[in-house]
Amino acid sequence: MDARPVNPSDDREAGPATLPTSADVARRANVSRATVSYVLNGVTTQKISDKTREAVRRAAEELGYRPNRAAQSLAAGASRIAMFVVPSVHLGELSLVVSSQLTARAAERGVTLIAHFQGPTSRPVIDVAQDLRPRVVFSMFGLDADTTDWLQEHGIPVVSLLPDGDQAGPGNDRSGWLQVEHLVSRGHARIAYADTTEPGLEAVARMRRRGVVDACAQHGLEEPVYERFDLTAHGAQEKVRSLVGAGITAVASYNDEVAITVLAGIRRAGLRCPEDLAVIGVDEMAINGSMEPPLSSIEFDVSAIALLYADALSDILDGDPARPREASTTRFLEGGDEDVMRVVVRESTG
Amino acid sequence: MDARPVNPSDDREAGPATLPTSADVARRANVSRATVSYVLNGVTTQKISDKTREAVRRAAEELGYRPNRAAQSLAAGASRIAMFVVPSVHLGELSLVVSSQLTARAAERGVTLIAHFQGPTSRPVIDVAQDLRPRVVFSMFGLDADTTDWLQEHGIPVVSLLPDGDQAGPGNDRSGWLQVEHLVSRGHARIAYADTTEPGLEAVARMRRRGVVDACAQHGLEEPVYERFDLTAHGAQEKVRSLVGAGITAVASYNDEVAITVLAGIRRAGLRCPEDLAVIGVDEMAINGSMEPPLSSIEFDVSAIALLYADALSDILDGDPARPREASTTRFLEGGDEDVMRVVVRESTG
DNA sequence: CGTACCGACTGATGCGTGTAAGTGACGCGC
DNA sequence: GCGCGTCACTTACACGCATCAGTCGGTACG
Repeated sequence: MDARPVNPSDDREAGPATLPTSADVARRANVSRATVSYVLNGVTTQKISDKTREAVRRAAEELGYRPNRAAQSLAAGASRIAMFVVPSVHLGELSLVVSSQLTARAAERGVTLIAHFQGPTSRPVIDVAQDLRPRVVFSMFGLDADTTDWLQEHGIPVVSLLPDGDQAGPGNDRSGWLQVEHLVSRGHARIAYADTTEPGLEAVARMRRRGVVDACAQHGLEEPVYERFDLTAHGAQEKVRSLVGAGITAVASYNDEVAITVLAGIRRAGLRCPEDLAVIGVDEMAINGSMEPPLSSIEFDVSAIALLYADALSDILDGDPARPREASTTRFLEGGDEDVMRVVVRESTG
Repeated sequence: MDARPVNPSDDREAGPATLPTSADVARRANVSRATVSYVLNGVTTQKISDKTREAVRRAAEELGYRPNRAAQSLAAGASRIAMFVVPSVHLGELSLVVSSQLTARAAERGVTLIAHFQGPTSRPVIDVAQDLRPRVVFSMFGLDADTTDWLQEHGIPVVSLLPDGDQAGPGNDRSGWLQVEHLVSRGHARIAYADTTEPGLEAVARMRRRGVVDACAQHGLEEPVYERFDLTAHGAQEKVRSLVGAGITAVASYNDEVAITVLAGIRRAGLRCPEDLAVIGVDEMAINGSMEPPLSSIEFDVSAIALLYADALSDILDGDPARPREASTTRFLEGGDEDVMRVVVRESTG
């Protein structure tokens, strides 16, 4: 019996339960600790008889053994933690569902996914990464350059759904494209882009706007008029009036919140939607159907997006550890762009 | 020089940077590793001269040394991780801001706060806790009984903002009380409660409803009529008509989303708000001012709530480690109930 | 002058795990 | 009968840190 310090208090008032270690499992199965480790990690370079294998598994099961991740990390020189950086943005349930599903998928691979909220009052990602030494960092949009550089230097791969607004490429947010395509299909030719005024969203906003601008160019329309709406609806009706006065017939909005603000502006200006001005948002909030008029939007297929992340995780875990350089570049999730988001049509776009 | 395996590739293509250890710091400062540890952890039981102290700090600084948390956890027998369980609920920015601020505050105390999203597709809290062995678990609402028990058994304290709906007590969500008090002050006497149909919110919903029911009883009103609205607004106008037909003059809603659905029902029933039916929500979403009519709500003071959590964290970290039993009970954050939320009055309640 | 004490450190050990290297038993060919 | 190769394990070490138990030089005390 080893001399682990034991709570001297009597049994009725048992202290915090001491968790079993692999040594406990080994004792119970009458094997060495190494054997336990080999069996439980499914090491193939080591022959273990089926009896022993079974005995170890049973002992572990009976004891409710869970490896101490800290010790594993220390021994392996790499943690089994993945980090999901959640933007300080209202993204509907997107972050939540993606994170939940990815957490489950990661757990199957023995990786614990933890979420970290980004925001002005929060902790820098680098700081957290230095503590946790995650195996991989997931983000929705690109991380800033300093963070990316640091992670790359330390061989930590980054997986982003989308690059930030400054980077071109096929991975760009297609929401703007879909908005414009839908509006064009409804006969609109003079389109405005309604941006948010909220700080911290610059990268996303730039990217979505870019999609709208590019799509307009593609369809031979003139560059969309740019306007910003703050969510208090302050001045919204004047802005709407001036857009309509300028001949604009449809507005593509940064997101549903902005679109709702535009709707309020239209009503208060005494105008009609969609007759005088059509509006479409992004995010497909649950309440869109309750708007006046009901709001068209772009919906994300959150499960599909979660799967993209999960596949990237598998790639990285299975990846050749001998080429960490290659793996440590940011990778963006493309593939099936069309499938990842779709237009939800309601009265606000006729 | 020790024989740590070194990347044999040449310098131009440096592999992942090897992070400095306390041994590196010790060498650089010409002291032992023990001294480094004492200095950097501010151990008071050990006398260290100011010169040495300074030398160690400088060496650590110059090397950019960060302790390996895994090793720390292993050696200390306790992790420096705290876990924040985020409900799978739209809570506005509440979770986000609280988590961000608490993360920062925890970091000051050397604790890394990680967020974990709860949800049907997610990983059980117990599972994650077994991996991370957090020092403390924060949640918004009470965790389920199994989880609470497991955490308690393992000496992990739980801090909740609010107990779940089944528990009475002063910590209960005051949002319902504030809604009713406001409606009563506007002359309403026949009140209905509009609940959500979304699964997973039962505990919160029960609690908020309870507040409304209790407040009505307190004010001598009859028990509020109970109705559920799903966010598709399906059947909302019929439900609204029947409420008005039954003499109801005001609706307290589970949250703003439900309230917005009720507003849509009122408009589509050809009725007026607030003349025929007043409505108030909870959460104070940014777009409330853009509703038709603008929606009254209950606003949370997120910073104040974040502070409550932070204080609880300090208590626990400073707490007497000799009485872990005591600390491992769930604690609820009360205190300054009035300050934590307030009514935002708009046209929907006159 | 012996020893008790104190300041300022250092050495050694253990935390729980992964894994390279070693060990004994057994079978096989010659 | 002996070397040799498997098989099925076990032993031993390393990971980076905290921390207890020394160590050593200097001073105070009797």
